[in-house]
Amino acid sequence: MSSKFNLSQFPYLDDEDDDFQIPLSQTPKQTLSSRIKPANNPRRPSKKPKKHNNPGKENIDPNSLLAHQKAESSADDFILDANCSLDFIESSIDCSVSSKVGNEKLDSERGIKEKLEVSGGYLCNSIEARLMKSRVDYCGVNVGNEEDFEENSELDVLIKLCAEEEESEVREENKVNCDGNEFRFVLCPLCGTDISDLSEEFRLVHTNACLDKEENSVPDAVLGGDDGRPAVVPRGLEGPVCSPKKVVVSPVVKWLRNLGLERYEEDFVREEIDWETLQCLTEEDLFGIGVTALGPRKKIVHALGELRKGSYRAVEVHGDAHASGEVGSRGSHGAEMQVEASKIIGDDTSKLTANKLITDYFPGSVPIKKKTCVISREQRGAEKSQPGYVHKQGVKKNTKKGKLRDIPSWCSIPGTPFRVDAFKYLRGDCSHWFLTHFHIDHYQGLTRSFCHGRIYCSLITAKLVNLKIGIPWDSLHVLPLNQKICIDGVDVTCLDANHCPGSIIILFEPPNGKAVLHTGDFRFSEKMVAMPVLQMSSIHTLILDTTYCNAQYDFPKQEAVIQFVIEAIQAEAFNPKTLFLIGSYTIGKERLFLEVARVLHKKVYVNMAKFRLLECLGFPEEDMRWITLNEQESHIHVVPMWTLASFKRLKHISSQYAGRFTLIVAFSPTGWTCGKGKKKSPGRRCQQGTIIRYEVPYSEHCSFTELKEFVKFVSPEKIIPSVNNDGPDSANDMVSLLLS
DNA sequence: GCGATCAGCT
DNA sequence: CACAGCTGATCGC
Repeated sequence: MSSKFNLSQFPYLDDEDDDFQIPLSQTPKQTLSSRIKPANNPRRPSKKPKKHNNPGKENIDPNSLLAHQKAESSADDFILDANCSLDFIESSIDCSVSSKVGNEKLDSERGIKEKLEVSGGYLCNSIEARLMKSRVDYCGVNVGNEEDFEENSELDVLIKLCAEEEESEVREENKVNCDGNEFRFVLCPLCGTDISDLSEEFRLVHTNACLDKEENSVPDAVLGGDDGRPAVVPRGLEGPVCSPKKVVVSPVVKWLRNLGLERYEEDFVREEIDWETLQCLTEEDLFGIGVTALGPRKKIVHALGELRKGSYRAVEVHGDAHASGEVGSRGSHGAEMQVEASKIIGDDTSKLTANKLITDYFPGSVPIKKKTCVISREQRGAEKSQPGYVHKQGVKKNTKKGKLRDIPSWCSIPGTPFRVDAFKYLRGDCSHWFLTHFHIDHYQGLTRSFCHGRIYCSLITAKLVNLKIGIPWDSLHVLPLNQKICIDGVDVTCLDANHCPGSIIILFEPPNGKAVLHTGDFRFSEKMVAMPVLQMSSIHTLILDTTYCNAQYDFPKQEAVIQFVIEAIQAEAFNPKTLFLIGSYTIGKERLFLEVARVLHKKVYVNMAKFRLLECLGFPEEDMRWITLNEQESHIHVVPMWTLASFKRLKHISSQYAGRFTLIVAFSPTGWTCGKGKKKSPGRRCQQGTIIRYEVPYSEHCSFTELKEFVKFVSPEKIIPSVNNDGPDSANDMVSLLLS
């Protein structure tokens, strides 16, 4: 009997009628780049057909791209798919041109170009980038297309400036080659090479390679540079007479042909495998590229082994020549990369390290880029405050090769080698990983196979990490509360974050004297005001949970909401056959149902999984006695939040309990209840037949008012928002709002 | 078969 | 809007 009514066995899922949908792309802590560019991991080629047209290159029909480039109406279609990123383009352009006062640098042509590069950095691998670039290009080439742009608009001015340099040359070529037909010249916006004869896809390949070249000084192997070296053009795509420039077979393609594997040429070109990358490919990479047949794959692996031995020797031999500037057309950076890459692989040529990623072999991908990056961490933080900011460095490489994502500034603690809630961005250059609390969006990426050093967290979080993920205790370092400890030369103090059980805010005091307070997710409480650490310390940087950083989110205190729920239960309980459901996360919202139980002297039912979790949370016995595993014993049940999201599911639950209960009253506790147009109230009642749902603004994040109070209390020199909404709620606006 | 990861969805 | 997270598909081992 009891098992029949076990809530955990309910078929809650019923997907036929979706009440509402939230695209994953809107989750707050994702970077803009990940929103518009689905990860394209060459090791795991996506086989599943996509429902929506993501604006990533793999989902764009190359045949439709030309239409996009030519017709404004098509561009509108595109905007529907990626309006947020286009917003950013527009806004960044606006910024660059309109902020003339007090910003001479941006006034200069160089300044504008730099600004374009910012959007180029963010957009360099996106369809938008190419469209924008192409639009710039067309503007220079086809006068008739200028009507697409508002005369004398800032955008227009910008585009003209950028196109000016190449314009005369372009016009000349255009005249020669356009013989009255509708033939339209397409030049690479970066190198100016005629790419009219390439398919759309290969135009993208070419332009991308140029972008790579600009960003990373990638060797010319795939570009066809001014030195006359070959461009990568697959067989059969060599241009006709009218494009005499640099159309030769690339070394990679030649090499494939020598192996008798020309059928994979296109795959290699599509994946932009240049000579350097080729030598770093693992068998997995090859599979991802499209060499799925075992025979050819082994053949390539073997040939690569030989190639590496040869190139390592060659590089060593060339070492001196390099120093004297005789490395040939490859360029010094390319040679360095080859040395490094070869050394890495040369250490163990026989073993193709299966777990290594292509990017791991590029020394430039992480440490070198850090060195060469002119933007300091602080500047990056400031830039991040710009709407739609995405790291300029390495965006393309990282996403293209599929693995290493840029670390958002809210994950790194300035002045320390520490990362916070950054398990999505695991890499070998860090061995101190802090976890503020056990919610999926903070520990995402943390798995049993974690091997990047030590995880620092509260005792409760450590228990959960051990229980739910299986991380051994050896890797876990429990941080005491309210007690300063020293980790790797940095003083670290943890305080209760008042978010969910085990959640902490962390104060880092590095040797440079610039204290950083990372709030994780938190809700400001009066107790924090009394904490000596916060009173004494002067905080330089505040990394702030800005989930509800908008004046519309001004919900009541938790106590008021709890009181509301208690009264609502009392009011609805006139019917003895009423089942009360209270939504809860894996951890979180415990205070609500425990307080309800305590005040009403009613036990609340949780399933076994939830009970095991509660046992980890360290609640006192007097609280735990209100919990029961026997659902017959209780008419107040704790259920996952998502089961309360739709009335359809609630109806399903209702039908399961048809004999025992005639009325369902559900409480959905979330701060989003206090959204637009909804007045500050402790709850909202919705009813459909015998199902009532209360949406109550019980939040475990700060309200807007509390955020402002907290910022005033801490009065930091700098704020880095950890939740970065786009558009009008940009990080920049957030900070302004908070300081106003 | 299991763990990891991702897209899609609520 | 999107808290936090469930489900199913896919892939590697």
